[in-house]
Amino acid sequence: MPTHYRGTAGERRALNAYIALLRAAESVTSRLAGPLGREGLTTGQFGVLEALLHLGPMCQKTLGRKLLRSGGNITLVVDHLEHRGLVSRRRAGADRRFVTVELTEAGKTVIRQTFPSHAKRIVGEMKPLAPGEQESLRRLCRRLGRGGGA
Amino acid sequence: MPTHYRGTAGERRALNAYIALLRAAESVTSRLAGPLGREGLTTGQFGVLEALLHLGPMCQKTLGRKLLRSGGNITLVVDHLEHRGLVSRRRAGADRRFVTVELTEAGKTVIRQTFPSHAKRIVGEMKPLAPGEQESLRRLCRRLGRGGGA
DNA sequence: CTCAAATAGTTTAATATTAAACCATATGGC
DNA sequence: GCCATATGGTTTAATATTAAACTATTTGAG
Repeated sequence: MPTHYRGTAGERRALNAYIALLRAAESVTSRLAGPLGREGLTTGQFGVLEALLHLGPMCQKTLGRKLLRSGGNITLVVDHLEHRGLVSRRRAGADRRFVTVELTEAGKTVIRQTFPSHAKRIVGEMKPLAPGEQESLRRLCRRLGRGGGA
Repeated sequence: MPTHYRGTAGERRALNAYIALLRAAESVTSRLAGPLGREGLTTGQFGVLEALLHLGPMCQKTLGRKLLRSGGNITLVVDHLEHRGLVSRRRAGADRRFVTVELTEAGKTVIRQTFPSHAKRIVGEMKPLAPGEQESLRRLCRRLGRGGGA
């Protein structure tokens, strides 16, 4: 659904690129969320578990930064995961402000079971693009993610 | 934040492209949401108003399809907009199931005031990419948005 | 040493987001 | 004409998402 805005060519180009970016991200994520939900995880919960699996235990602040989520949201998502016994929290260092989050054994089991099939689905979602195109997409998106805003 | 998953090269490529896509979409949207919020609109509300401005009145089902949102969510967002007097709803056709949503005069005023500055911000966010690159991004994303899932 | 400023996390309030259940309306095979 | 099925919208329940306010802890200038 491209924009119907009648601005300059440059404006329309930027708007159309932005809209296409959003729609791609939203529709792919939406398609991936269904199977994930049937395994009992929301997209956000999966993101937390995956970060902890691959990057190791970390404080909530770091989690929020890596996942681009607010502090309040991390607290809530980690609350739920903790309730399910998938992660644990503790104030592990000398600085008592920091709460370190790490996977429990149950959490490791769940994410190790879930991740491979999720990865396969992502591969499938990227199939419309050839390898070089996937690379191009990645490079273009990384430049946007850094923050434009002239 | 690329994946630390040790799968095949193809898997890592797909995962990294997907992650970059998500991060770009989320970070740009997040940066745009701030100024929009200060004008009193959420991203979702803006989407509805903009669609109605450029595409004309339409039923909620159509709104949901164009904006990639669920029926329940459209009901809620439109509820709030209606409460603020920015849109109106009526069962306009012979089929009494359909609710047509359209901008009120107040709604037109708001979106006409808000849209140009928002468009400018989007242009700014796309600045890291040259015109041709914006085109490439749009083409790549459109192919993903259609639904892969091999 | 004191205390203003900074920082991590939590709470609060408002809105968003979905799937599923529910209700009203329309459709079309029998 | 009857009724099972389909469809648009609403409601329900659960979770997500944010900014701002709040609490506790840390830092570093004076």
